[in-house]
Parts: sequence; structure tokens; C-alpha cells
Amino acid sequence: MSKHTHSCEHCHHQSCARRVPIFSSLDDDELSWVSSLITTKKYSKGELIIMEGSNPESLIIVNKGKVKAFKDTQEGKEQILYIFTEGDFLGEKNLLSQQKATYNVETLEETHICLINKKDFQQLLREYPDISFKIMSELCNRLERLENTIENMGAKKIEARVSSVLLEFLDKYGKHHAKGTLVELPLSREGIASYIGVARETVSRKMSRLQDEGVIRVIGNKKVIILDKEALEREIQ
Amino acid sequence: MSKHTHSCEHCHHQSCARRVPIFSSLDDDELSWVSSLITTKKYSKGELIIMEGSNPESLIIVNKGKVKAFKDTQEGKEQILYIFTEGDFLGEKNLLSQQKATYNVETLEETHICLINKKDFQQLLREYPDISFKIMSELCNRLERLENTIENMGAKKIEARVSSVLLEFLDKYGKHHAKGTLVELPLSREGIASYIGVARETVSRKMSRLQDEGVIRVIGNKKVIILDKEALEREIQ
DNA sequence: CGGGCACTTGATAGTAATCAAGTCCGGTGG
DNA sequence: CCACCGGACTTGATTACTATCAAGTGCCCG
Repeated sequence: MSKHTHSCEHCHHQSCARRVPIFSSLDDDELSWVSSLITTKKYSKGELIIMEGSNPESLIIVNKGKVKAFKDTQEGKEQILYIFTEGDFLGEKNLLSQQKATYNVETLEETHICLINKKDFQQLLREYPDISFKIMSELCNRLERLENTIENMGAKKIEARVSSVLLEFLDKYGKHHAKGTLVELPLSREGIASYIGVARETVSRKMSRLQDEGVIRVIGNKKVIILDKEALEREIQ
Repeated sequence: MSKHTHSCEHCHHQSCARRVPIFSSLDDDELSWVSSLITTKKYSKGELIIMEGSNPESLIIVNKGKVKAFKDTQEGKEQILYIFTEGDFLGEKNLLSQQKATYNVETLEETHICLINKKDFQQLLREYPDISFKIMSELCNRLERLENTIENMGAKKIEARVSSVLLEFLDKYGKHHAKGTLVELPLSREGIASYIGVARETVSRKMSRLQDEGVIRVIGNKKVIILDKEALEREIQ
């Protein structure tokens, strides 16, 4: 057994490593070793974790909470690119290519992260090629999501973009509910707007319309019940 | 020396393998071996290489020519996602994740491609981890390009999108010229339009305006001289 | 030289951004 | 506990921009 298995100060990390898809091919001993490499950090809501142009020296894994990755444009707008949640990793660009961060990352709620040092991470990759495969696979998934986003933004009506986001949030954050699926929105109206590239008023209007049509039910600013998932899927086609 | 080094039927492939960034860490012997795994194929302009939903069983490397990767929407529009040129690989999604093709790929001119069988490719990855690193690095680059595209489409004016494309083409296809840089456009106006997500008439108008302002000079339908690169960069900011 | 196709240019209409009030809700302090 | 305050959201009116529709125009190729 690894000498790290019973190291109490790392016990709470192991669950982190165990939950992360990129380490899913490792056995208990290996996970213990990985856990020993991890340090943790906690952030409260609204803190900036990574700043565009900086040079993070570690792989970051989200252990609890949510963060948004976004770019600031000179026109004063904000374009949200990703929302990362439990199990997602980030900062890989700085470790795999030799690049500076190309976007900001900010917490959307209280968030705990795990950090793996650049050298340790690179050693892991060499020792366990399966981790590389997992990462490549995840990078392909991200590419696919971005490709779909581009298709939405370039070739589809705004109705379709709103429906897409709602379905995406439904998949990620939906919970069963009497008449449909209850979704806790990770973003404000303004956040949704800068995620799909429209004005915040437009999001309000489209969501109001969807409510009038009986497709969704809006509960305050942070919750939505999806009553008719198929209708949303029809909007996207 | 590898027994393949003097195998004439593979000589013309070796240059392909040698030119490809993902194999740049291999030595001559290893390259010869890779070359022996490669088969080639030629396409004329306008042929469909990959169809959305199909399941390509090989990694494809562009050896000569250009191809476009695009999605067809139900609204009848086409969204172009990538233009791949000499040295670029594609089809990785089907080999790294277990996914079907999520976009169509069509040649923009006469194109020669190299094919590496799925099993051979996976063996290569296991034997030479550096190839995995190169691929991860390239995937990160693609992510970054898509992230920038999304920023353009979501948060920037159309002027900026046109300027972005022109600068992108300038980087990839520009050649020195008396008064600026001559760029052979890989896409028609309609192609450019579906690359940046606007109507083809809008591309015409914006380019006319840029010509009136003395920033570019349009020569027929397929060439442009960039006279004032800085002006384009200012449009993007 | 003629035909066709891609492109340009102009006119119009539709849609979303912007500007501008309100409204709702949660939190705070009296 | 209630009243007030501020921030986020909704809704309405107007403006600006681009898509669409509709003629031309020019260029390439046979």
C-alpha cells in the first residue's frame, strides 16, 4: 500500500481525485499518490481565480462549486465561454501548450479547488498515458461544445440560442419536479446574455415568451421549471 | 535503418509524415515506420471527404490542398468551423472519443490526404507519448481559436469579424507584395459569410467599405491586398 | 463572343440593441 | 415586524443595423 493512504491531511483530497474523470483509470494506490500531490484552496462567490494574461503554474480541478470562464472585450462586453463545475479541470492550456491564460475565471458561488503542480502533472502524464487519453477525450468534448455554440451563434435564431442554454442547464443542473424539471440557473439574466451573445433585455423577452407559451415557468431570478422539454428541442431542431 | 526507408512506394509519404507537427519529435527510423502505415487518397475540388454522422476509421492528415469543415443547419444555412491545410489532422474525435463525425468536410481545391488506421494510430500514441503531447497542444490551439471566434461572434461588431477573417487569412495565406500583402482567399464571399455567421451581401458591403477607406484592395473574387494591416487590427482592438 | 455565376449595390422590412420607465424581491435598519 | 432601499429584472418605445429581396454588373470559361 502506498504510504500516503493513511495520511490524514490528504484524505479529503482523495475523494476529489477519485471523482475526477481524468483520473478514473487509476487504482487506489495511484489515487493516493495523486492525492498527495494535491493542495487545495477555497474561494467565496465572485472571486477572480485566473486573470487573462497571467501564467498559472498548476492544473486546477473544481472540487465544489461553479466558476465561469470569460473574456472582456474592448466594447465593454463580457463573453462567457465555459461554466466549470465539480470534476472539471482548467488551466491545461498553460501546462500543455506554453501559453498564458486567454480568459478570466471567476467563481459563481463558494468554490473549492484542487491544485496540481505543473511538474507533478507532467510526470503523471508520462507515467499514466491513460490520463492523456482522458484529457484528449475531454478536450474533444469541449471542442464539440464550442463548435455547437458557434453553430448556434452564427447560423441560428436567438430563440434557438435561448433554448439551447436552457437545455444545457437542464442537463447539468436539472432536478426532477412535479410538473417538469426544476433548474437552478447558474447565471443571472445578464450572465446568460453574455453566454449566448445577446442583450440582457432580449433574454428576458424570450424567456417571457417561452413562459407565455407554457414551455417554461420562471420562478424568481434563479429558478426555472422546464415544462415542455420537447418544445425547446423543436426550437433548436 | 528501418527496412522501410528504401521502400519506394512509401517515399512520397515520408515527406508527409515529416511535415506534420504531431510527428515532429520522431527520428528518421520512426518516421519511416509511420510512413509505412500511411495510405493516401486524392480528391478533386468540391468532394465530400467526411459526412456528418459517419464514422471514419482513420486519422486524416492533409498533405496538399485545403478543406473546409462545416455544419448544415435546418434553416438551410451552413456554418463553417475550420479550414484545414497542409499538415493539419482531422478525424481525431472519432479516434480519441468514440464519437461519430459531428461535421462535414469538403475539399476547397484539389487535395491529397494521408490516412492512418485507427489501430495503428492508437499504437503510435502508446509507443510515443510525445505524439499525445503534440496532439493535446494542437487541440488546445483549436480551442483557443474557437474561443476567439465565439468572442467575435458574440461580443463584437460585424466590422471586427470581417477584419478578423482577413487577418487570419493574411497569417495563413499572405504573400509579400509591393504595397502590402497579397492574400488568396480560400473561400468565396458566401464561404466567408458562413464562416463568420452573416449574410453574403454583408461581407460584400463591409469589404467595399474597407476598400473605400484604403485599408484593402479587392482583386476579383479571390484575391485581396491588405494595404493597412494596423487598421484591421484597430477594428478588432 | 456569349452565357452563367458570383459578386455588388440599392431598397425595404424585420429584429434586436439601446434607451427609459417601472416592478419585484431580498436585505437592512429603524 | 415593518418600511425603506437598492439591485436585478421586465416591459415598452425608439433607433440602428443587418437580412432579405431585387436589380444590375463584371468576370471567367467555354
